[in-house]
Amino acid sequence: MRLIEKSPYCYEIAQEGNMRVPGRIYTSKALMPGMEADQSLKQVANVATLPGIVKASMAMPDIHWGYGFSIGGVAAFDWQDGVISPGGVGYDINCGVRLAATSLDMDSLQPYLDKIADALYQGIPCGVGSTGFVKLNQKEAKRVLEQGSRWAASRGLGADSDLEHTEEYGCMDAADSEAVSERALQRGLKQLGTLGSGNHFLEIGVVEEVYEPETAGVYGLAEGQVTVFLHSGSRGLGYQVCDDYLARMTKKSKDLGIELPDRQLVCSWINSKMGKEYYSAMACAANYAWANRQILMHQAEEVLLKTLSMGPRDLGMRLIYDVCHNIAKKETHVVDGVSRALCVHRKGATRAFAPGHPDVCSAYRKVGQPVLVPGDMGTCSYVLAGTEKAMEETFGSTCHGAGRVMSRTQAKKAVKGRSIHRELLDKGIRVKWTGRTTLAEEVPEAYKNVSEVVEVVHGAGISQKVARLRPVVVVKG
DNA sequence: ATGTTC
Repeated sequence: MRLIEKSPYCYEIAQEGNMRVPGRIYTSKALMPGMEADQSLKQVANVATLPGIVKASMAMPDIHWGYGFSIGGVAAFDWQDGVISPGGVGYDINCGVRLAATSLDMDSLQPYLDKIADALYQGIPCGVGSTGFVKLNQKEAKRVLEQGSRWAASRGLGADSDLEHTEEYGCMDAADSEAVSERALQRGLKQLGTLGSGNHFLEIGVVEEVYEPETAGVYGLAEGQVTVFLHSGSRGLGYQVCDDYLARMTKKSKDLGIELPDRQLVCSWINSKMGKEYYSAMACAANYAWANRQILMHQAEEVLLKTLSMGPRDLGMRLIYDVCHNIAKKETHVVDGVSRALCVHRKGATRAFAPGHPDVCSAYRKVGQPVLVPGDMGTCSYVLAGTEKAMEETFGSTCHGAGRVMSRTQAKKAVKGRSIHRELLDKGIRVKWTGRTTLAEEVPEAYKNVSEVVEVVHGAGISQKVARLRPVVVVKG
C-alpha cells in the first residue's frame, strides 16, 4: 500500500486494484506509527472498493481497527447507486456524547467532589446488564424508537432547548419500528436511561482553557466553569439491530452482485428493500440512543440538585450539544461542483457542519456546529467547531475521540499489578466504576493522546479548537 | 460496543 503525503496532516492511499476511489488519511508523523500497527489502513482501502463510494474512503487521526470498517472512518455513498453497511456504522448505533454546562465554578465545587462522585455512581445505572428507572412496554418502546429525544421531553425528562441542542434534534424521521426485531425491542425495554460499560462514562469536569472566546461564548462556555459530560449509546437494542442486519444481509449477499474483499463489509444497495429496512431500523436505534442520553443527563441533573441541595436555577445546567459518532445519514453535499444526495457513514467520526449550514441549530449557526471530542479518562476532552473546509473535504466530518492504541486484552496485560484508580486520584480525578476489568481496559495509555489527534483535525482545518475540559469525577460502567 | 459464545 502506497501512502502519499499530500499536506502536513493529510495522506493519500493511492487507488489500486479494485479500489474505486483513493483512501485519504488525516494524521501526523507523530500518530503514523500507531496507525500502521494494525489493519486499519487496509480496512480504509477495502472500503474504497464498495459500490457507489464518492470522492475517497477517509480516516480520521483517531482511526483504529474495527469490524469491517475501521473506527474513525468516513465513507459516503451515492444515495441512488450506492450501498449501506452495518459495519460502517458499528455495533453501538448512535454511540455519542453530550456536554452540559452549569453555572457553578470549580473552585466552589471542590469540597463536594467526593460526595458528588458517590451520588452519581449510586444514581446512574451503569455496567453490563444494568437496567434503568424508565420501564417500557412494547407500545411505549416503539414510541421511543420513532420519537427519540422528543419522547423523553414529552415525559418530563427534557426541555425543548435540549432538542434544539441535539444533532438531528434528537430524532431521525426515517425510523420505523416495524424494521426492528422483536428480540432487539425486548432488549431495549429495561435499558433506557443506562450508561453501559467500556468507554462509556459520565464525567464532571472543568473548562480548563478557551481557545476561541467568541465561539465559546456562543456555546456558553467559560474558563473555570463546571461541566457535565456523558458518553453512551443504544445499549443492547442497537447491538441487536446491528447483529440482526449483519446476519440478514450476509444471507442475501449474492443480491449485491459483487465479491467483497472482507465478509465483514457486508452491505445492501441503499435502494433495495433490505437497505431501506436497515436504514429504518438503524434510525430507531439512533433515536433510542438519543432518548437514552437525554434521560441520563436528566438523571444526572436530579442527582446534582439533591446532592448540592440546590434549585435548578442555581445549578444552571443546560445542554450545550449532543453529537453522535456511529451513524449513517442521508445528507446533501457538493461533489465536484454538483449537489448530490449521499449516505454518509460515520463510524467513530463526528459531524462537523460549518457556520451557516441550515442543519446547525439557529443559536449556533453563526459559528458552526459544536463538536465534542472525549479523551481518555485521565487526560482531557475538547470542544471544537465545524468548518467550511470540513464541508469541502470530509462531508462535514471530523474525529470522535482519542482512539485506541491497545486492544482491551493488551491493556489488561499491560497494567497488571497497578492501581489505576490510585494513579488517577493522584492527578485529582475521582473514578467510580463497576466492571472488574473496566479500569484496566480503559487505562489512559491504551489510547492515543487526544491532544495530538485534535492538533491534526485543527491543523488540517476540518474543525477548530474552541475549548479544553479536564475531568475531576468519572463514573464508568 | 455487547445479557463480553442464543
